[in-house]
Amino acid sequence: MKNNIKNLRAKHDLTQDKLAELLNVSRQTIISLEKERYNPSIILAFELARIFNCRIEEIFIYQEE
Amino acid sequence: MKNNIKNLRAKHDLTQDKLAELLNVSRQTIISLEKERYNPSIILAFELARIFNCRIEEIFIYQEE
DNA sequence: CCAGAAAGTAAAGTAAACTTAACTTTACGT
DNA sequence: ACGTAAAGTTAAGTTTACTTTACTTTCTGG
Repeated sequence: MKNNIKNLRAKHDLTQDKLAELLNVSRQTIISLEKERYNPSIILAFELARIFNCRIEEIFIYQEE
Repeated sequence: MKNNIKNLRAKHDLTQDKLAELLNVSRQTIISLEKERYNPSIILAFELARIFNCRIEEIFIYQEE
């Protein structure tokens, strides 16, 4: 699962810290998501879509393996 | 998080067992999702959208609390 | 160059998603 | 009424998302 959180975050002029705060998650979570160390829960995905004002599919690129 | 997996599954004429098989998850997972006992991973959400041939937002209704 | 902010790493712990298994209940055709 | 398929329950175990803390590295402005 690829994502472009880092780009979107930059576009919205947010630090990892600020984004974490908006999402009510830890900064660690943002770092790990950006580094694609794990996949978000669907709730986090929805929240990200809300904050970035776009669709989940625009943030996360699902490639079936 | 609400979802209409049960309806969509019926529409596609699938048993819980068959859907579980298509998704490579256990039947328990389908039951629990339909009963909204927990939320799916984003991967499962994508897979469901693929199988039901619709958008994630058409399956899962996110209500921020 | 250096201070501070932002980004990253590592590790140990908690919470929630998902599995496995064994059993019960409901719906439905014969 | 009975058999069987589908749906549901419970519980214990594994995996993975997410937290917390403490520390290091990179980036940027003065």
